[in-house]
Amino acid sequence: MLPTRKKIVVIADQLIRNKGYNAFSYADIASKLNIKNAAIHYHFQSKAVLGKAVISASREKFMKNTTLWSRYSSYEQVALFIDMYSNNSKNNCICFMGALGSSFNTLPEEMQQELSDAHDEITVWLINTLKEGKINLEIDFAMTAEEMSDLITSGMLASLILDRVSKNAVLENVKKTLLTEIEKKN
Amino acid sequence: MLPTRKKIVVIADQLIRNKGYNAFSYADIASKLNIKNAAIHYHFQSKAVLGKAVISASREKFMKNTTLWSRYSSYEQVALFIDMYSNNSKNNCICFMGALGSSFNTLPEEMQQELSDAHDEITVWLINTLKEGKINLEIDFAMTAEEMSDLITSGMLASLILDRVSKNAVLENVKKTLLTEIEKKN
DNA sequence: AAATATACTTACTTATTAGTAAGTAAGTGC
DNA sequence: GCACTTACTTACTAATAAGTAAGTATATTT
Repeated sequence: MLPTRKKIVVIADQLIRNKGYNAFSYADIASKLNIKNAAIHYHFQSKAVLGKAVISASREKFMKNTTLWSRYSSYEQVALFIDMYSNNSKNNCICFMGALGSSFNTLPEEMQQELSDAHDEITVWLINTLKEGKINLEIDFAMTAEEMSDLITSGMLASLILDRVSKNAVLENVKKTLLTEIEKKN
Repeated sequence: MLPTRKKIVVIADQLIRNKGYNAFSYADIASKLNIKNAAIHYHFQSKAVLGKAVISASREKFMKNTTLWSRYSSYEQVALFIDMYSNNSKNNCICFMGALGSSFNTLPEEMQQELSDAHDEITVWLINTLKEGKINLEIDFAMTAEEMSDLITSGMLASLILDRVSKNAVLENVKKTLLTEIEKKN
């Protein structure tokens, strides 16, 4: 049983990734938790503060994950990273970067900054993991690690979106392709 | 000088791709055109009808483009397709598929259908162009045409989004990588 | 037992939203 | 010159948004 404050963040996160930041309201959260609108304002002064907390929670979860993954091979770490995206689609959600990034221009400044920081964090980790994998001969790819990182994050972000639009298995196709791209070819 | 009806579609299109469907209002359009709110309702019964018209206009533009491109080589056609995405970033816009797909669950049903149809249209064209290119030996890639198509559309959709979030040149990286992926290797 | 903090509810405000009904002014057809 | 259409405006409604001020019940501290 989570404290209300954390429950609010969890539900806001699901709403953002399901409907988008500009399509959910305090009323959506309140009704799901059987509390009143104003109770959310007790925990979060404004929607911007709540939005920032949602991004922060995602960052913390990502950092915990990467720590847990560190005992695996570089290839497996990247595969787990890709699986993290796939898991979103089970809850009919896209990733927070796609949900918030697509509305970037409408976000309050504090959320924009937190989102950019989150992107940096993810990118730094992925580039380092790819570089390490290449050095350890666990991974191979025919481009720079920066380019491979952008290809992976872009591919996964968008295929979650397109999987809702299309009847085709875009997510599966992209996932398979990206894993093949980093596989060792002998 | 466009008729008002077309001006409304053009401005709605820019607003959708800049702010998202749920973040723009009739007031935004009205103020830019120096007309009243209700004048938009004269041309479009509802926001859903306007939204659908915006997608239809994009579909028509795409079909016109592909017709114009047909005299070029397959490789050049795909390169022009990729450039079409890049051009969006000049107006601080993302592509309509990214802007609307990320809010897919909140869209009225008629818009969802039109968006899915648009995705089919784009995908069919791109798969065929890739297949033709492979047969004509103008293009080469190490996966199925369906997979390459999904990789290209996903990569371009997301890198437009991430270019706003990140200080890195995600769009340039992905664009370069994708073009390299379809280049003939000898 | 009194004071204080925590976690809310009740009741409200102000702003904005899509949408509508009725009216108008300028043209077009006959 | 009269009917009708086109392209609006004026003035409005009902719903929903985020946010606030004041009050309340329960637990904790002193």
